[in-house]
Amino acid sequence: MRDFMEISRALSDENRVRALMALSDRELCVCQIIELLGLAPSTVSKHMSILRQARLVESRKHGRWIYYRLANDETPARLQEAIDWVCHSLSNDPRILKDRDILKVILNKDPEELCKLQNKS
Amino acid sequence: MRDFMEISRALSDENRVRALMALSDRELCVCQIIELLGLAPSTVSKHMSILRQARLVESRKHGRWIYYRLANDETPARLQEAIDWVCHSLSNDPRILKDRDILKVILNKDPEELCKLQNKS
DNA sequence: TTTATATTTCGTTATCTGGCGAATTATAGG
DNA sequence: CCTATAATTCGCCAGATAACGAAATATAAA
Repeated sequence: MRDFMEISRALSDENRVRALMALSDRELCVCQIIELLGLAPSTVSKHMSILRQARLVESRKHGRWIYYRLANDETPARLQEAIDWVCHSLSNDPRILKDRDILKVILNKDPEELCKLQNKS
Repeated sequence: MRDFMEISRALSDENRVRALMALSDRELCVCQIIELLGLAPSTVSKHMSILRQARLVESRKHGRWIYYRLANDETPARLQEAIDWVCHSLSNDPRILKDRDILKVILNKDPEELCKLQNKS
């Protein structure tokens, strides 16, 4: 029950769901997720840690950057079922489609420049 | 997105999930759900209205009693997928199994007696 | 070693949520 | 009608949560 509630609570926030959907195609650096959601770095960090705690996403460190990706195929069936439900429900959602467009722009930018701008403000 | 968030928020509370799972085999009167969860009638009523708003459950009125049941088979595929995820994840959960036992006892009681007791306290 | 910087952790604040009891609504039965 | 009662709605309070900025951490580069 605890595991289940951790997942459902993680999915009960729109910004976390948007972050999760953004990861469905590729891994993303934290600064790219920050840019997408338009939230403070500390806020996004908290959101990602909640998603990681629920095991919906995994992270890897590369230098100063941390990349997040969807939980891989070795995850329990229940978890995969949850991820599938989210993806099936929202793959054609207007907000998610818009996020995809925004992501295209973000992915064309230099990650280092993104981070610097975020640090300033 | 709004529909999805309504569902995921509805599933983010343990008592609502327990109520939902209790309905997986049969419809239940509100007073029986109150008895199972051990919460105030007003609290349970609110929980059930949140589940109904998310279309996870439906209700029918019979005299003074209101019966809740799981959303039927005509529901959208996404909704059914959510319900399946919940059921698959929790069908063997200790808390849910215990609820099943408690339900057996509750179902043997006279619903009218249940309600009267709940009104007194 | 010192500085720059990407991310997280911490502390605070405003808002949301779950809980209850009281009041309200709607129906059954006298 | 009038009363009893099953359920909901309302108003309130305590605790949870999401947001931020500042401080801390960790790594790269100078």
